Amino acid sequence: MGMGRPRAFDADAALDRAMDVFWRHGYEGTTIAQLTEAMSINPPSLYAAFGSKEGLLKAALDRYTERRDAWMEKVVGASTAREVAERFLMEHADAQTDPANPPGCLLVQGGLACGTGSENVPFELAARRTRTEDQLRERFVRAKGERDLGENADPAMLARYLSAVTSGMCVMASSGADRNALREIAAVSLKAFDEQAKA
Amino acid sequence: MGMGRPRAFDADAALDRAMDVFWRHGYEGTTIAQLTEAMSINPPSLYAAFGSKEGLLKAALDRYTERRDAWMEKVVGASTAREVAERFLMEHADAQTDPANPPGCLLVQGGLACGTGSENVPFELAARRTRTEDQLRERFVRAKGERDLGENADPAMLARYLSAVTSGMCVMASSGADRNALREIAAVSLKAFDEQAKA
DNA sequence: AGATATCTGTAGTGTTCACTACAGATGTGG
DNA sequence: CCACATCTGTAGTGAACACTACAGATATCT
Repeated sequence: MGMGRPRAFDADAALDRAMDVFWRHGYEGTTIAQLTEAMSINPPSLYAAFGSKEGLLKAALDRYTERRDAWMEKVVGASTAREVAERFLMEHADAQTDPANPPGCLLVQGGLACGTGSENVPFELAARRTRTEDQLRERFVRAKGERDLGENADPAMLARYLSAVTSGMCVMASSGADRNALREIAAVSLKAFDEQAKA
Repeated sequence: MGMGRPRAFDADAALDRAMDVFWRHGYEGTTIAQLTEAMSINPPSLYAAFGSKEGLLKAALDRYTERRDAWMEKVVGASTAREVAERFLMEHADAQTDPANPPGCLLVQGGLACGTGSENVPFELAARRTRTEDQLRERFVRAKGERDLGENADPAMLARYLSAVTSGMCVMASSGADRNALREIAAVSLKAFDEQAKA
């Protein structure tokens, strides 16, 4: 028995195109027509490969998360908690204003509030944002064990603070804030981190 | 000549209902059917009074902005820049987790990215967020003139930082962060503000 | 080469969307 | 009480939506 006609498009390249559309217009603002055009495929190919619009989003998020994990490994690989925070904040400022991507972050632009029937989308995005916060917290727990953070420093709070600031930077970036503006925010936040870290 | 049949519903009360729906589901996630049901009116009444879905959003935002302005007057009415920052951060933490409202802030939940044809919506929301930032900046400019802020303190940067943090808090609130979590973020941010303020 | 399994492109499907035509209701001004 | 202006409720409108039936194309496996 045969194995069928092979797929004529590169699924990963297509996912990158889809990611860009979701990022730019949000989940609900994106139409299948826009996706199929950006991916250069027809609807049946999209549905055969990804199941549904939401399935496509999840596949795109998986790809996004893969890259983000690789990036986070580099970030938490820094030798001190301070340097982790610095890299996290500064590289976020740069990534969110990288002209190669839409402004902001897919995990925020994708949609904080959705309509009936898509309630799962904001939840899915939130879960992936939480993942980043968890990775930071774990790194700070380790730092505390290494006496790299003060006795009274709270790893969970530090991680949550950094997560909040970068989410806020997303909002600013989506309304046109430039790289320098975000870097200034990052710099101020880093000082706050230092204060808390030595507590 | 007569003046016509009077409107049978209270427009302001209806706007409050509409505001809640937009806040909970975002602009694109909200349907006219949901709005008319929440407002307890039929589509023709909605369109006669507000012109379009986008017109209704703007009317709801005007009402939202009115309240926000009153609140901001109270905030910038504090006697010191530090107290302005403290009120701004702490009351944001409380407002965004007030069970009387949907979580977060309408100006963020409403939609950061929208589909083709609704590009104006994120723009409108961003303009109203910027307004808050402007009000803070003006207050800090005054504070600097009063030597309430250090020689090297940058009012625009301080306002932008506070604005970014509260936007980040919105994102956290929308994914279920509780009041204490937001207050902790606010407290850390306030220390950063203090550092910058005395510069 | 033939049978089979899967993909691709065309051309739709039913549903839901924002929005409205129309007729009857209800007020005001004369 | 009558003419008129505006609102209200019913019942739709065309357009856009996510999604798919189907037929032909193209690969693999025997």
